[in-house]
Amino acid sequence: MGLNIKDIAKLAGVSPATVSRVINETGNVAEEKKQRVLKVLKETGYKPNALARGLLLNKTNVIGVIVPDLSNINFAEFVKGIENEAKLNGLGVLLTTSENDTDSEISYFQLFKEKRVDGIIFSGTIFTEKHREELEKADIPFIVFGQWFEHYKLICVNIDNEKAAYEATKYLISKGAKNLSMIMGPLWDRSAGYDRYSGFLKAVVEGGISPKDVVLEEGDFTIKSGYRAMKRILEKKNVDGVLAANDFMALGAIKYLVDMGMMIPDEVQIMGFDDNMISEIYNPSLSTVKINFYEAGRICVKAFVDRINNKPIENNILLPYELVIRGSTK
Amino acid sequence: MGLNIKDIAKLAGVSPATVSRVINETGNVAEEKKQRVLKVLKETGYKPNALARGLLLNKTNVIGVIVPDLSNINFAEFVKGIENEAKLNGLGVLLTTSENDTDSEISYFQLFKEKRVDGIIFSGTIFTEKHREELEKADIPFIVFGQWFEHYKLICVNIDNEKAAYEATKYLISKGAKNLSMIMGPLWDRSAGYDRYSGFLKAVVEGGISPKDVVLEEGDFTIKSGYRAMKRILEKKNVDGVLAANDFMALGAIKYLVDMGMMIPDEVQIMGFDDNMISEIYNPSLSTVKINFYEAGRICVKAFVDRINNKPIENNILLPYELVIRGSTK
DNA sequence: TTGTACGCGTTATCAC
DNA sequence: GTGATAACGCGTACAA
Repeated sequence: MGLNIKDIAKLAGVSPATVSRVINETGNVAEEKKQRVLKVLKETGYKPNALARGLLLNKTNVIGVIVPDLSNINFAEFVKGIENEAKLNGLGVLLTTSENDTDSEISYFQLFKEKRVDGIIFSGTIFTEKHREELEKADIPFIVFGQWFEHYKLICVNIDNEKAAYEATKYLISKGAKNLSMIMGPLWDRSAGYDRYSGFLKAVVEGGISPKDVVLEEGDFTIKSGYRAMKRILEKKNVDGVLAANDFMALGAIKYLVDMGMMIPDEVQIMGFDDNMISEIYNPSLSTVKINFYEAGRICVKAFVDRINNKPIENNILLPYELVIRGSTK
Repeated sequence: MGLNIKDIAKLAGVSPATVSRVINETGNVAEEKKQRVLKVLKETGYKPNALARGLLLNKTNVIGVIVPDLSNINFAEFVKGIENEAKLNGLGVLLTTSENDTDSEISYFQLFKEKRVDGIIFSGTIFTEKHREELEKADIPFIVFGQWFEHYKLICVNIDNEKAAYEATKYLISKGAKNLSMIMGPLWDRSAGYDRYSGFLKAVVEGGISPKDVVLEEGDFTIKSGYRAMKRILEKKNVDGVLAANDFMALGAIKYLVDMGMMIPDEVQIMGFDDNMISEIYNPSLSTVKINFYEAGRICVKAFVDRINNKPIENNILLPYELVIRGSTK
């Protein structure tokens, strides 16, 4: 094992340079020699050493990816989108998962730097000053998914969360919901926390409802926290419309409502965010704001490819979304 | 940007060799010089170029992973397990998805060879002669998950599918099921197809039931195919016990039974394979054979690590499983 | 059109 | 304990 370009050259009776030219289709090579080389290439199954090539060209054709957790189907879809688009562009994917732990994320930046990846796609709930510093030092094209962050060399890919939450809330109101409540995410999470809350409030005010009359409870994006938040809400007020900052919390809320014997959507309408596989098949099925994570992954890779090809590119890329109406709303 | 070991050496007033010794903690270095180097290392945020290192040492600390599809939560969990265990061992994960397409899989072997990964973890439904050839050529430690394949240099990690199906069927019989049927996978899939079918049949015979009296239908592991298979089964006979070769087909079957107004588990008991997240929360919840995919991923990496450390290691590694009894059986 | 020689950044080896 | 040097495999400038 372990043939190198010199071995191939010897076998084909040419110089290593010629073999290289044949492989990379650069420069002219006499047809006859070319065929000889191609024959040897096929027979030996020779593959150039990407390490040596990367060392020389300062380019690895690999992108580093950081996601919080693959157990979450959304991120799994996201990675799938990245992987498929990467394949189309001849890129490899070096995958890491962070559990949203900042220290892990930073250590992955280091790893990616060592491995000399050509770019990094980052998805996490928070982007700190520490992240920014590392990014500054690393000098690697950097794509952030799911957060907005102002930085001249950062590309952000995200949906307009405020607008989406606004529209979802509007929908609830249009279907007769009068006593509204929201199960929010933590507000330090600007996109899924603050922006969605902000859009909710905007629609509330526009609907002629006083912000004092809405019930707000906070969860941590898990099913359990949604269940408990719904409990706290009902203890305060008999609401008839609930917006949850993600589907898991919405599903937890539904479970509590069902446990309490409430009718959905007749007594309470509920709407989530993201569109999980579970949301579709749950009983009742969940109305939600659908974000296409698969497409998001592809768009991130495309943005990266455009970037390294010096194509003009927006620093903030807006992702499409859509309201999906199912059984949990009228 | 782009400091190299020589730059560090100059800044610290030592030779590159000494810097290398400090970084890798190999050989003795005078304490004073060591501190000087560490200081510069910290200040500059220097990270050694893994390409150069890999080129020299012929070792990349990266494992290549091939899975069919990340949309399937099982494989997402599997990859998560791989990733977490890889992290513990200082390994990177180069991830690819194949959609079970043999040509894709082969092309990933090539990719991994170019990238000089230290090992490959492969999960796919089929392992052909073509795979074997490539494997033979590549000479890279190779772990196969979910299939048995006899080859002296192959490590296989899998559950005993026949035994598991046997036990699941026994359970159905013990709970009073008399008219049994199975929604099988394709039989060319030896593990999830043939072996599970074989275990089912063994339990049937042992239960004193004639194989002629059981109804067999085949699906392709999707929810839809399970739905349709259940329809065909009921058209043939009023069964009261169903084993499906995976959870998705079992869920499809349940959906059909519910649509037909059948009572589960009173009229029909049903059991699946794998244990999806959905199986737990579906209504009724699904009894199933639980395979811990996360743990399976970790075990694959451990097997790889043991292998390259020349520890004695089984070529066939048996994974644990357990019967999880929920609402779809008595 | 083709071949020789150098350099990418690192570590192991060998002198000192 | 330390530094100079060779070598890993490749692409390319330059010479032929």
